[in-house]
Amino acid sequence: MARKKEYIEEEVIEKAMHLFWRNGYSDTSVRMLEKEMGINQFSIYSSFGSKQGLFLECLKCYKAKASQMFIKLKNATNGVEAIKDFFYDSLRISEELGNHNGCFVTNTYNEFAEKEDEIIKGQMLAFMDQIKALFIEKLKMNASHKDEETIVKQANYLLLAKHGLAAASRVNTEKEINDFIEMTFKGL
Amino acid sequence: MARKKEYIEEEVIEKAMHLFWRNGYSDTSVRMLEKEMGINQFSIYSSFGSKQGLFLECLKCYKAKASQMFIKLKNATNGVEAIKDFFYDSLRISEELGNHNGCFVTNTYNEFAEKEDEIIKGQMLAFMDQIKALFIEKLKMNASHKDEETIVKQANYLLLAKHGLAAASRVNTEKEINDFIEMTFKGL
DNA sequence: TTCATAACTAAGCGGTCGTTTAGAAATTAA
DNA sequence: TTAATTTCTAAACGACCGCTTAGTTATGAA
Repeated sequence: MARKKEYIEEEVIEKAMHLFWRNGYSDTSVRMLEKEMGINQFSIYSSFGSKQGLFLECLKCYKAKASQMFIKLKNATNGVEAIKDFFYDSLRISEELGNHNGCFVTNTYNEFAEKEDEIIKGQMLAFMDQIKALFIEKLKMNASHKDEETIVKQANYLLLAKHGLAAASRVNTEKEINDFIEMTFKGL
Repeated sequence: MARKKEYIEEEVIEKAMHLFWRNGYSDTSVRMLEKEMGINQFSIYSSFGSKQGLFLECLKCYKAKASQMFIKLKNATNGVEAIKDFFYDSLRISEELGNHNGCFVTNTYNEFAEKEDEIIKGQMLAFMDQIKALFIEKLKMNASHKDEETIVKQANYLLLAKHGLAAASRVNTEKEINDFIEMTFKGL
């Protein structure tokens, strides 16, 4: 009854994600996206509504890519060690996606911190809360002697350390990154 | 022989710095700067040459504001404890400047990580190297038993932790921030 | 084969970007 | 007071921004 789309949405979203990941939101124009995605501006707007709408789909895509990592952490039974593995996994996912610009979520979190886009900021906070909750869950495993306050403290510490790790992965050497992770978990 | 400037450069640079600090480089337009600084676009360009030129002056200004912090760390004799004080001082300087958007240098570092502006990127790396060298100097003080490699490891760890701290100071509570610093220095 | 439907191309919308220019206003040595 | 010099205001430059529209092309049920 009507013409077919000449592109697969999942595919072009992934291409857009890489461009956003590399340049950030503000410094990625719809013209750049058009070229990278290989489709016309009209198609972008008819499929995703707006630049922000496309970006939200990219965040969803990233979340899906990262979900295996989350599931692995969720199912792990070895507490703190599982969180450390999660740190290493988060580095690996960037490499696998052929991207060397840190963590997409952390970058987005930083870029939007002072902007007025409450939708994207909400997504970021939800993402962070999710990770923090998982950290708390794992920390409780090998910590029968620790009180709740200590555990929350440690979870926060790990969350912020992961922020430092995300920044590090953009510039530092593999050795420096690994050393940082080892140092982070030494005291736990 | 000629007309006088109706503004003091140091004053308008400080105003510009606050705006850049709040919004980042890309999301701060020359029109916004014009309003914030209280001078015309022509004056901005005749005093600073370009938006980038003005931004570099803002970085200089920030550096000057932070120099007291650096001098204090440089002159301290209590090693690791001095670095911890430096962490707390770095939070205080943001508060004193009435700014609640983390560390200007860290934000700039993040924003320019994947851009092609080698001048500003160079400034950032120099800044980071300077801090790292100071950390190494202080770590050596109470560490006659530590080898060089361990010290460099610890300095890197602290540099990246400071990155996490900068992100934290944009969102987290004062208690969470203090807890993070204490956790960071626990293992040293 | 017809024809309603949806996706395509490409031009263009008003607005903002960083930067420049033309000309009026102020300064001060001569 | 004149005249050279510099800063001021305000308008405008071409380029790009996110987004829309007009018109063509492909699809497939009737």
